[in-house]
Amino acid sequence: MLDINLLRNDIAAVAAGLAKRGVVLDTERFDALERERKDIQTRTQDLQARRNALSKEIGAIKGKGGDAAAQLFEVAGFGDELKRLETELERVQAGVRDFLLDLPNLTHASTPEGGGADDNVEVRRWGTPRTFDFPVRDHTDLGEALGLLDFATAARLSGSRFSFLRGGLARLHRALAQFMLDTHTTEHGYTECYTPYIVNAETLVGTTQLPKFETEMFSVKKGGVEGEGETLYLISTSEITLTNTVRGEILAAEALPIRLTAHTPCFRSEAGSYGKDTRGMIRQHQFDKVELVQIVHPDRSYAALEELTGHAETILQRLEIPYRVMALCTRDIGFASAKTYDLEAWLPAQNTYREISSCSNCEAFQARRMQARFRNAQGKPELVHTLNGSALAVGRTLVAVIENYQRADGSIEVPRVLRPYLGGVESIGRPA
RNA sequence: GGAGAGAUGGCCGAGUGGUCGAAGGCGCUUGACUCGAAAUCAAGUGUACGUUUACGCGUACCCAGGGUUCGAAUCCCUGUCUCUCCGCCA
Repeated sequence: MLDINLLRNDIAAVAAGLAKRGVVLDTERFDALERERKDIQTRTQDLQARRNALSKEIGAIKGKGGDAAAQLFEVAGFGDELKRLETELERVQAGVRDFLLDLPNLTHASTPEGGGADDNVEVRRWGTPRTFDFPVRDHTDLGEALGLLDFATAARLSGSRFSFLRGGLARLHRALAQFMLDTHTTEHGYTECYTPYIVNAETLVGTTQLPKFETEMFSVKKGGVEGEGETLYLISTSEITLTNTVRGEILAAEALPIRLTAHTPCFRSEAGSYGKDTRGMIRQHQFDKVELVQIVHPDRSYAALEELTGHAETILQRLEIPYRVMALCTRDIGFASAKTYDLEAWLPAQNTYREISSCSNCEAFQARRMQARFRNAQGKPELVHTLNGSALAVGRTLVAVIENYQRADGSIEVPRVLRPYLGGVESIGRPA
């Protein structure tokens, strides 16, 4: 959520900032909402003040055994009007809030301007794609030939966009997640967390999945509950649960930075993406991800973004998978983010780099929705900055490993850093 | 799933219809005392919003949401969470 004072004081600047995203700010509507809010709020508060004063008088008079008929008469005179105004005020304040909840974050000055994914800027590249002396196969071919990746079974169980892993690939998948977690906790200073996978609506408002992106979410209801129970949602990323740990908190300055990581499944309905990446494990309704979240002092958030991105890069480097770092442009960047780096891993079968991680600085955008603050040097509550990044998406990392480490015979070499997690196994072939 | 007890400021805890944003204590901040520290004494110490050049003033908030009332931390209803006992369960 943007700072409402920014819109009040310099709405032209906000409009210009949002225009870089291709978002048109309805300044007239905002002004109208604010005028109405201000008018109703002052009138309501004046009447409340009068009522409170009269009630105090009534109390004092009755305490002495006097007659407060005059005061009671005056209160009765505007009681209905006050009730009406209070209801109106609630409505118009909700209107202002809804308006704000609908606006994306302003992008940082260093975020490149652009009209779409083609305008994302490559920041750096690591590694050299391997050359193959045999025809390259994609992970679907390789995995199904090994009998370890089974989309048919997944479809029977659940439908399209799910996968079923067996044997060596299931184990490799687990090894990847563990390797990532171990690296972040022992080398990068993150605290490992185990979090709920099902959350309430308020939590999703904090990290901006609601109200605007409900169609991306899977929702559930408790069984055995008569009538309409509260709707709960499956997390689409553990950014949700990790970041919301500080919702409503006023943290001590010394508590910052907070660095959290978790390995969780993520559930996305991906509405609107029909037809994209229908083959393979790239785009699934359910996938695992190791997430990094940092809650930091506002002065430190851009330094933290570089560090966090580096933490994600470390994983790809240790796995020896070539990748590039992209600075997302203003039209491609996420709703809550001011600046985002995507990590794209090399996929030989697609002969291109594909997104495997997204690292964002949301500045105070999520913190304002969550009312997550710390005590600054003046002792006053101030909004924290929040960052998050995948490090990495486990399913896509598995895809990258399968494709980059494939051999002519269809077996998969196990990356060196993962071998300890697989009991020293050096390759995954067709089970005997 | 059954029975009961709770939820008040950073923490403990008082408050069952009126001058209560909330006693008292602890903690914290500042000042006094001291060479310094401790102890002691004094003052201060929530958040959001509105309004104001400013000092300030006003409104809301005592788990959440409704209700009763001129007036609710206090009474009523619903929900959430916590604790105790029983049952069930991975």
